Amino acid sequence: MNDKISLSAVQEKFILHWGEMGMNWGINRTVAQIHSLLYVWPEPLNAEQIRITLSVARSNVSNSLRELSGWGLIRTIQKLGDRKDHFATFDDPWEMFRIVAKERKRREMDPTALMLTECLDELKKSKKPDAHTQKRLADMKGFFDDTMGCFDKVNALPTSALRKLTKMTDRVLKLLPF
Amino acid sequence: MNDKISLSAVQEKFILHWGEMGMNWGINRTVAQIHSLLYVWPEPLNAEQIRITLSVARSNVSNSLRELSGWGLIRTIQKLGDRKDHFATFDDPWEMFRIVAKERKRREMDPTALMLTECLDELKKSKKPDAHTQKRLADMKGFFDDTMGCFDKVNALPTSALRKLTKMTDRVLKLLPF
DNA sequence: CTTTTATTTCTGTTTATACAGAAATTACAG
DNA sequence: CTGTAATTTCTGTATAAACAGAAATAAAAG
Repeated sequence: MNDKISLSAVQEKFILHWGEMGMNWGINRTVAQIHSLLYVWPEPLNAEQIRITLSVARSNVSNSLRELSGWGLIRTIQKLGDRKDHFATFDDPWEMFRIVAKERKRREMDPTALMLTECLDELKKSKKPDAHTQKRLADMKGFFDDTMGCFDKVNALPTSALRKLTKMTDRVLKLLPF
Repeated sequence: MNDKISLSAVQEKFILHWGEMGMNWGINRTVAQIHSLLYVWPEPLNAEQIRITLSVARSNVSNSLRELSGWGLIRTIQKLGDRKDHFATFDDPWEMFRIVAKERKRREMDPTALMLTECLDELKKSKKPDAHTQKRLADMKGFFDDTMGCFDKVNALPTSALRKLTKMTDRVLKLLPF
C-alpha cells in the first residue's frame, strides 16, 4: 500500500493554480486538479493515490475521473499484479487543447448555432417581420458559422502543423490582401 | 413611466439560451441575459426596463451592468429629458468576441503564463532537478507562448480582415508547407 | 434646503454545486 | 461459494454564488 505521493512545492503550486483557472472556465476545481496532477506526475496514478494526494473524498475522485473520461482527457492503464485502474492524461498540451476545444464546441457552440437557426426560421415564418431582431440574429449566426468553420479546419491539424502555424502568424497575415 | 418592454417569443428564446450558454463559460446568467437583451433590443435600455423585462431585482441589474462595464461590453447613453442612464452593447459580434477574448486572456491566460514562468524559475534554482516536471511545465509554457502570441496578432485585426481570414482558411492552409 | 428620483451598497435568503462518508454494488481471489 | 478489494451510487452537509429587498447614498429638481 505505498500510495503515498509527495508533491514538490512547484507541483503543488501548478496544480492549485490549474484548479482555480479551471473554475474560471466553468470546470470543477477537483476535476482540473486531478487533470493537472496526472499531467505533472511521471507515472499513471490510481484513484486512491489521487485521493490521498489531493485530500479529497474517494467519491469525489471517482466522479471527477468520470468527468475527465467524458471529456476524453484521460485513459486508463492496467498494471501487472494490480487490479486497480491507473489513470494518465496526455503529454502534449496541444493535443489536450484540441480535445477540449472540440468538445466544448460540440457541447456549447453547436447547440447555440442550432438555436440561432431555429430562431431565424421562426422569424421567417412569422407574420410581422421584426427586421431588427432578424438582422441581429443573422449577424450572430454568420459569426458562428465563420468561426466554427475555420476552427474545425485548424483544429484538425496535427500538433506539428499547429505549432508551425502559430509561429508563422506574421508571415501568413502579411501574405493576405488586407 | 412607459418602461414596459415586450419581448417576442424568439427574443426570449435567444436571451434564455444566451444566459445558459454564458453559465457554461463561467459567466453569470443574469449578466449574459442582460447582454443579449441589449444586443437584440433595437434601442438602449435603462436599468428599470431591464429589471422589468428580465424580472430580476434592481440590485442584480446594477451589479450585472457593472460587471458588463468591467468587460467593456456596454456603453452608457444619455437621453434628453431623462436622467436615467441607458445602456447599449455593440452591433458587431466580432467586435464583442474580440473584447471578451482579449479580456479573458488578460485575466486568465496571462496569470497562468506567469505562474508557469515562476515555476520554471524555481525549478531552475532548485538543487534536485526534477527533470520530468520541468519538461511538462516547459511544454505547457511553450504552448501558452505560441497560442497567445498568435492570438494577439489575429485578434488585433479589424472585423473585415477577421471575417475574410476565416473564409480563406482552406486556401491559407494549402499555401503552407505541411 | 427639501423633495423626488436614481443608483449603489448592504444584509439576509435562496439556490446550486461540490463534497464527504456511508452504503451498495461489482469484480475478483481463493 | 465466501471473503476481500475496488469502485460507484446514494444521501446528507457544507460552501459559495446568485439574488431579492431594504437601507443608504448620491444626484438633480424645484
